[in-house]
Amino acid sequence: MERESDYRERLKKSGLKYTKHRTAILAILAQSEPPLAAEQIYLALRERGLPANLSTVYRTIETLAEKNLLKKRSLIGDSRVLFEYNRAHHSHYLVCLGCKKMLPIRRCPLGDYEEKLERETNYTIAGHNLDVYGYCPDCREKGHRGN
Amino acid sequence: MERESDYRERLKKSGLKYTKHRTAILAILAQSEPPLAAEQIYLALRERGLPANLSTVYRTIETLAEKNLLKKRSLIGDSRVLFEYNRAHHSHYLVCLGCKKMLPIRRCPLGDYEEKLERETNYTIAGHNLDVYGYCPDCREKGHRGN
DNA sequence: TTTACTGCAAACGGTTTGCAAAAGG
DNA sequence: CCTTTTGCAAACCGTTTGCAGTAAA
Repeated sequence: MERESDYRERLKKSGLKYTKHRTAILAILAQSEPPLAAEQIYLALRERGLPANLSTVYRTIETLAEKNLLKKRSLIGDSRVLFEYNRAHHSHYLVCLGCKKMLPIRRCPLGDYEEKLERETNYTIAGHNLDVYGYCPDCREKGHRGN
Repeated sequence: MERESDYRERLKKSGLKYTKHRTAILAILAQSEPPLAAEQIYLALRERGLPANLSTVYRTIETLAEKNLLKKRSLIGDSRVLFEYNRAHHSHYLVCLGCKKMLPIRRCPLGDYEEKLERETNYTIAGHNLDVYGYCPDCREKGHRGN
C-alpha cells in the first residue's frame, strides 16, 4: 500500500499541484478493487472527512486520467464512466448481469496478442478493454433476476 | 445480404410487430460494418426517406437489443451507446484514438477462453466485450493529433 | 377491435463549463 | 505574486418517459 508521499510524488511528476482531494482520490481508487464512478468517489471523499464538490471530482479524475494515473472504463448497460487506479498489471472483470458484481480476472487472456496485432495492422497499440459478462451462481439460481 | 422479408420474419419470431422503421433500422445496421449511435441511425432513416422521431429510434433499438437482434456496445471516451447488428460471428474492433476509425478484427482472440472461464468460476458466461485501442499509421505520423 | 407502436414535448441523469474566490508553488 | 485548483450554479447532451393518437394483427 502506498503512502501519501507516494501520491504526492506522482502528482509532482505529472506536473500537477498537490491537493488533499487529489491525494485522497488516488488513495480511494488505489484501495478499491473495482473501478468507481464519479459519485462513488464523491461519497468516499465525504466519508473520509474531505468533502469536495462533484464538479471538482469530475475535473480531478479527468485530469488524473489524462496523466495516466487513472484509467477510464465503461460497462454495457451503465451510462456512467468508471475510473480505476492505473496499476502495473492490468486486470479484467467478469461482470454479473444480475447483481452487477465485478469479479476480477487477474490473468489477461490476451497474452502477447497486442504485439501480434501491431505487426499485422501496422497500428501502434495503446491498450485494450475487455470485460466478460455472465451470471454468478447466485443470480443464476434466482432465474437471472439479479439482486 | 438479407431481404426485407427476412427482417419481417425475424421480427415475427421475436414477437414484435412489423413496421417500416424497424425493418429499415435492421437493414441499416446489417449493412453498416461499424456499430452506430442512435443519432446516426436517425439520420440514415431520413436519408432513406423514412424519417422517424428520435425517441422512436431509441425505443426501437432498445427493443431490438432486448430481443437479441442487435447488440449494445460502448467505447471509451464516447458517452453514446452504439448498436450493432447481431451477426452469427461476432467481431471486435481496433479503434484509432486519433481519428476514431474502427477497424474490424474478424478473428476473436479469446478462442475457447469463455468455456475455460466458465469452468473455473462456475459462472454462466453470456458474452464479452473487447476493443483494442491504438493509433493508425496516419494518425501516428500526424503526431497523435487525430483529425 | 385490441394491442403494440409512434410522435411530441417535457423530464432526467451524468457530465461539463464560466466565473469569481481560494490555495499551491 | 502568479498559476492552478475549487465551489457554485447553470448549461449541456444523450437518453427516457407520459400521454394522446395511429397503425399492425
